[in-house]
Amino acid sequence: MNTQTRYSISDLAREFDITTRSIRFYEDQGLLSPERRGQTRIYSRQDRVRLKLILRGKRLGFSLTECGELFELWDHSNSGSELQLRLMLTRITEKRQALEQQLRDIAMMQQELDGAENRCSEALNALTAAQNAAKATQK
Amino acid sequence: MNTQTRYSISDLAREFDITTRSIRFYEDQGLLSPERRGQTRIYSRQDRVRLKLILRGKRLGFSLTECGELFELWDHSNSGSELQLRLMLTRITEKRQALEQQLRDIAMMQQELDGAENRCSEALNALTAAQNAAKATQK
DNA sequence: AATCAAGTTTACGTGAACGTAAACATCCTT
DNA sequence: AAGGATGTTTACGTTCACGTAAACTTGATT
Repeated sequence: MNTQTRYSISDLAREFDITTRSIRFYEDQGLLSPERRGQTRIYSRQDRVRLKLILRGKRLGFSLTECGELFELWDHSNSGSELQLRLMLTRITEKRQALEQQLRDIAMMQQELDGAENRCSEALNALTAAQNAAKATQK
Repeated sequence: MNTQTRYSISDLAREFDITTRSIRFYEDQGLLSPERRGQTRIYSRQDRVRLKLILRGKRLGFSLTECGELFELWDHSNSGSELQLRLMLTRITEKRQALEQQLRDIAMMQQELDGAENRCSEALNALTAAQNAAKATQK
């Protein structure tokens, strides 16, 4: 079971296949704030989730700053003044629209890949057909 | 109708809301190769499509080098040796898997946004409810 | 006690993707 | 012909996201 509750920096580095340098850098940027036992950083399950979110954001081409904005949305979404909350809702909508644009982009790129794949395997068929023909004549 | 067949560099810059510097930079990186009339660059419809693909790739977090790889897939997908073609098919598969990962990432992030939005509007409801209660007591 | 792995801070280096500025050529208009 | 819009090359500057190296502390192991 996933009963682990605390992680060292190299635990996380290993699990997500990144360097400890990166993890400390994310902390520098204010995206993580693990506990300290003396000098040593100790990461909670929440920290681990944050890290996972950071990496997911990066895979989607978001900058670290944008990831931080998403955390703000997440963290303060049940507090704040009415104006704050309204502002947050519009920002959530913006992010959502960006994601929908990405979905469209992915769909189109998948079509391009389909096209390339088809032409590719057709060319391959043509080649092997030619080879078979050559073999047949050789006999 | 979209009958235009040639574009200046600033035509494209305006249309896609990027600088001419970027367009020339993409050319430096081998992603574009427009005709020349003397010194001046003239972009065809194909060039325009390429540019559109570059920007789409960028929105998906691909580097310019990766965009270039995708163009290779597209351009040479109907020529080359058998080995070349097989290699290309595996690379197409790789790209497709990357896109599928992105789809999963987007789905999860949309869920997070849903959660944030819900908590956000609940907090907002609580606030306005409190305000109404205050008004009522004031009467 | 010694050493060794794992962690730390500090600081400079790096590649990608442009921005910005200078100095110049071309063409069109007035 | 003088100016302005649009284009060009060349080259140095900048931001982001780390990499790399040095010099140090701390805790566990032999």
